[in-house]
Amino acid sequence: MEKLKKTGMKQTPQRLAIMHHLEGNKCHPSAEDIYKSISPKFPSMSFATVYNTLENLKDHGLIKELTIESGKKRFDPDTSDHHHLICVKCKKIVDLPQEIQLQQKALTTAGVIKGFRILSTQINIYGLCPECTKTSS
Amino acid sequence: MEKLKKTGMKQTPQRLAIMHHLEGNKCHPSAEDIYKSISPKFPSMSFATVYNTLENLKDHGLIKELTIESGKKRFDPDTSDHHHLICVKCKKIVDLPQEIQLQQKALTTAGVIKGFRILSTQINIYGLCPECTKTSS
DNA sequence: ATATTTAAATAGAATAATTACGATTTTATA
DNA sequence: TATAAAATCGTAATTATTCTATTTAAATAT
Repeated sequence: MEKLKKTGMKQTPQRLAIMHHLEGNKCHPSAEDIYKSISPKFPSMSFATVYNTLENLKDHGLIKELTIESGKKRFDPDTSDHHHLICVKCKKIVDLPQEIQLQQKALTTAGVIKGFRILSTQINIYGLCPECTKTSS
Repeated sequence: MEKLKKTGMKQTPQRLAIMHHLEGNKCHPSAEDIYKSISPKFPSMSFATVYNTLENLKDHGLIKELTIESGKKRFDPDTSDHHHLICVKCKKIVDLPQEIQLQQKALTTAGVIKGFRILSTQINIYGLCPECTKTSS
């Protein structure tokens, strides 16, 4: 948990609470989710603090920002190389097994063809989760 | 162009203008981009009409909505199966060659493991475009 | 332990993108 | 040309996020 120290970030109660909430969290919460779940303990905490903290954690590589639904940022404490399944009905987001990847050849091709310096890749697979598949006739 | 008829959507001047603007457009424009480029010809056109139209076109499968930067929707008239390279510096979005795809095996695995019914896949590759690679020391 | 420095937190306003809504107008069709 | 359904307009409301000025607290040096 005290990865904060390594990054040189100050250890504040709000930050610790936010990190603690994220740690091991598989729900890919939004800023609002985080705010709601933490503000009872920190009634004075501002929304701006949540955004600031998330931005800082992201800049220091402790979390990832997901771009899954336009209109809302989501955050993932799992910084390992993995991707996501999104249920278009219930909006649930679950991790994909790590073996789901782009063909390496393809990526290289992209690099060569476009002259792009690739920094990261995000794969979103949209569909219906098992539960929603059942309930949608 | 008159794909509209097939969908049963009414042919209004605003819609035709929006469709015409999108046709063959490789810029992946946002609602605002579209509004700005069309409003000179339709000074009375409302922003709501742009959103309504884009939503309708999407529902009828004539365009795709891209989820690339959180906070802003972008639209793509190319509904074929393809993905995108995004320059994190200048925000340019370019199409990836179609051969960039997920391993089929991987997708099947996802379907089996998670019981998901897969509807669509979006791959975003983030990086620096050739120009921005040069100018960032 | 205390003072100093500096980064972080706060509140609130501002902005941006999108959605909602009721009144009016237009389109397609009979 | 009358009619009904759908689209448009203008505005208000909402949602997510960012900004700014000020206060507060953490880390560090004394």
